[in-house]
Amino acid sequence: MFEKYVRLLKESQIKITPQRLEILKYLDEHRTHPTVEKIYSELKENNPALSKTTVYNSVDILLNHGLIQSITISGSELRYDFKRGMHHHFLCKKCGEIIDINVECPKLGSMLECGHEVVEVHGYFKGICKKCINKKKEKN
Amino acid sequence: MFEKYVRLLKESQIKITPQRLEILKYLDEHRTHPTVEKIYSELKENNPALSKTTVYNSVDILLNHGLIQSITISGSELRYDFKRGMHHHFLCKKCGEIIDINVECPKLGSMLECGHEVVEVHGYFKGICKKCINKKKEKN
DNA sequence: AATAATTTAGTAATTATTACAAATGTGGTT
DNA sequence: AACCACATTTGTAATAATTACTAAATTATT
Repeated sequence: MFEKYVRLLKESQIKITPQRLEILKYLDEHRTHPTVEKIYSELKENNPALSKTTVYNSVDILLNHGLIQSITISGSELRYDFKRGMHHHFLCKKCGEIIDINVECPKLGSMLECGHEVVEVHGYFKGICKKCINKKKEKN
Repeated sequence: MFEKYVRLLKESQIKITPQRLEILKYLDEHRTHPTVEKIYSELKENNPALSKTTVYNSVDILLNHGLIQSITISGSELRYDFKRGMHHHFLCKKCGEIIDINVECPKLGSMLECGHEVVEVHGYFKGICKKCINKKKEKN
């Protein structure tokens, strides 16, 4: 059930707690780029004692050890995403959904040679998503 | 002095007010990606009556008309940037500075053909900037 | 099982942003 | 130039997201 996450935490030398396991598992199984609020309210259902502070603390430590990444696309709040291969994000301004975009930029290498030490790369696109475009068409 | 900004506001059919002119001018002349707080405290020096709400309102309307863009790279607060050719941003995790990165991704066109209607494109890089790397070297 | 250090929960404090209403300023008209 | 309808500015209050802090509980180790 949790072996995968126990292993990930051990590899990163992070102390194992049920809360961290649940949060990491939640992010792995829900690639919806949730906010702290969302993670908190979802996990609180099975663990009513859960504290929001714990969610903040946990995502912080998972983030610092590179097990998850933070997404700043929406401006008003941070969102989190289980770390896997590089991908970008599209924010629909109509429905608010954040959709994964899988592309690789061939120029990326040269971008990285700017003299700065680049650790993170984020591509954010914004506009109207496919679904919302189709909804609009149906109405007409 | 303000002709350029008067023209820009007129073209966008935004009502001209001294506050909007000052804010637009400030963003044009200070490409430092300032926060609302920064814009407010800087402009308050010459206009003590300035209200922070006005800065929020003004950047909102300038944003909605495409005269400026918002940057969500730092997560905790929105930053603003006078609109010009496309460029990306690098956030130094040490000194917090946000540096412009001028690159064009040749794959961008194909990225845009994902079925979604793409309106905005943002590239965010994070790491340690040139200056901070050199500072570290000097210490050793 | 005992221990030392870390983490959790819960509340309070802080920061960024939005909501609101009265006072003022804008652009167009006479 | 004065008038007017409407939009904007101020200033304060409210909300939302995050951080600070401390006692109680839990973790990994002895």
